[in-house]
Order: sequence, then structure tokens, then C-alpha cells
Amino acid sequence: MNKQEGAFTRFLKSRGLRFTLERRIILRAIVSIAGHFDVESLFDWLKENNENISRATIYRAIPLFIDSGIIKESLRCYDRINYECSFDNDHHDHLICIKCGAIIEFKDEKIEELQERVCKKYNFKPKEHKLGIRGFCNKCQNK
Amino acid sequence: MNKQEGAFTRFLKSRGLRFTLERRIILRAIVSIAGHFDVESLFDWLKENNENISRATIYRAIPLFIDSGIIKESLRCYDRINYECSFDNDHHDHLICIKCGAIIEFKDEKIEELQERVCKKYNFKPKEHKLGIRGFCNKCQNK
DNA sequence: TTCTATGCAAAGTCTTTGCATCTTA
DNA sequence: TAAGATGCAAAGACTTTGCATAGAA
Repeated sequence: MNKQEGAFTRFLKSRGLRFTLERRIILRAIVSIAGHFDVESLFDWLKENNENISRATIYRAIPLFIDSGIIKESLRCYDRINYECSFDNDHHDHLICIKCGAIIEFKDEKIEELQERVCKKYNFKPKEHKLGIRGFCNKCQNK
Repeated sequence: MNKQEGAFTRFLKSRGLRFTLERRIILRAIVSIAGHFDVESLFDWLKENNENISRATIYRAIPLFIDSGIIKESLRCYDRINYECSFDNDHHDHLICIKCGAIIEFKDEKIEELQERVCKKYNFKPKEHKLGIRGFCNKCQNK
């Protein structure tokens, strides 16, 4: 059992929930994908791997993965809600290419620091933040 | 005819589209609301003001207001797509209260500058960006 | 054995679209 | 008058939920 599974098991136990086969498969899929995904792409990935888990089960599992800290909601790039693995994954922000959909992750300590300063100024207690910059990536601006 | 209506008229003319009564009413509603809104709240606002314009018309008008620069898509706070007036409105970012839904707008030149630097580093050509910080506002953290 | 989880299908939201009718330019 | 716009209702996309059955602890 790897790190994520251990954490998830503990989380489920603390709530009296069960670590079912489906949840294990979904969790492994998320770890394998190791990037951004939405419900549909996760469903497709599973199907391609001959795991026919229903969308309902995925929709019901997502909040558990979020509450347990395995994944978190990512910046909404287009229309669907996007998630990303947050395990072993520092906070970061995104550059999103409008043309090819590429997502470049970056982290800038200075920006984070300035955000904290803004919060202090408004006596606002931050819980999370999202910064997304949309535009054209290196490749796409030369086409 | 005010500033927004003039701009919108020119935009419509450039595309061979028409400035109908409904579009005028919706535009005035947007200017009156002068803040964040989504399709449903706009629809409700209109109904309260005895303007029974169909949702379909609103949905069809939104892209026109965006393309003409009257409004822009704002940060998605919860589930629905949010818009805000962008006329006479500098770019700004948001503090969003998880509890009461309050939106505090702020602008930090230094953050904007650092974002540009990040883009340069990745040879990314930015078109727009969104920064939203979610947490608890002054009032709500003391409850 | 008990209580949670799953899959299916139905129902809910939000959004888009076809079509007949109306309106703008 | 011609081409676009509107309202309605139907259709679509995404998500949630009720229920009977299956499965974890």
C-alpha cells in the first residue's frame, strides 16, 4: 500500500467509510494520471484500462478525495471542473494556453507573499487561492 | 445615449447586428447592477423590474456583451459562471468570502508586474488572468 | 450481519438550439 | 422587405439522487 492509499484509508476509517475496490481503482487512476483531470477524462481513462466504473461512483468519490487532501479543485480552464493531485504537490499557479490547452505550472514566492499582504490589509483570512493566466504558449504564438 | 450604449451600438453595427429593445434593457440592467452577476441573477433583476425577457435571449446576448468589451467573465465563485462590468473598470482581483459570498476587489500593481515577469520567463504571451483568494471576510471570521 | 457502496436510470440544473413569429434597419 | 432577434419548448451537457442489489468490516 502506497502513501496515498494509506492516507486515504485513514481518512475513510475516521469517517466510518469503506475502502472499496472501486475507490482503490479510482485512486490509482488519479495517481497514474498525475496531472489535471475532470470527471469525464477520468471516466475515459478507466474505461481504456478496462475498469468500467460508473460516473455516479466517480462523482461520489471526488468529494472524498478532496476532503482527504488527495486532490483539489484546480483552476477551471474551460467549462468543466478540473481537479489535480495535491499529494506531494506544493501549491502552484497556472499558465493556460488558449490554443492548445497546455498547462504550465509555476510558483512564485514573491506573489504568494504579496497576496498575504493584501489579505492582511483587508483583514481577510485566506483559505485558498487560484491564479491562472490565459494566453498563448511558446509554441502556439509562433503559428 | 450613454457611453456603453454608444460603444455597443458601434460594435453591433460593425457586425451587422441590431440594437433591439431587449438588448438595450439588458445592457441597462448590467450597468445598473454595476457589479458581479450571473445569468440567473440578471434574469431575476429584470423580472423584478417588470422586464420579462427570456433566459434564451440573455444567454444569446452575453457573448455579444463580452465581445464588445462591456462585460467580462469573472472568477467563478461557486458553481455558476459570473460576469462583471468591465466598462470604466480597471483590471482587479478578488477576495471571496466562503461564508457570506462577499466579494472584495483589489488591485496590486506589484503582483501584476510579477505575473508579467513569470510570463516572460516561460515565453508565454498573456491575454488575461484571474486571481481569486477564497477565505473568510472580516465579519465572518468573528462569528 | 450490518451498514455502506455501487450501478442504473430517473431527475435536476444550467445552457443551447430549432422553429414560428416579430422587429429592426 | 429582408435578415436578424425573440420566446417557447425541446434537447443537450453535466451532475445528483432514489432504489434495489452487492460488498466491506
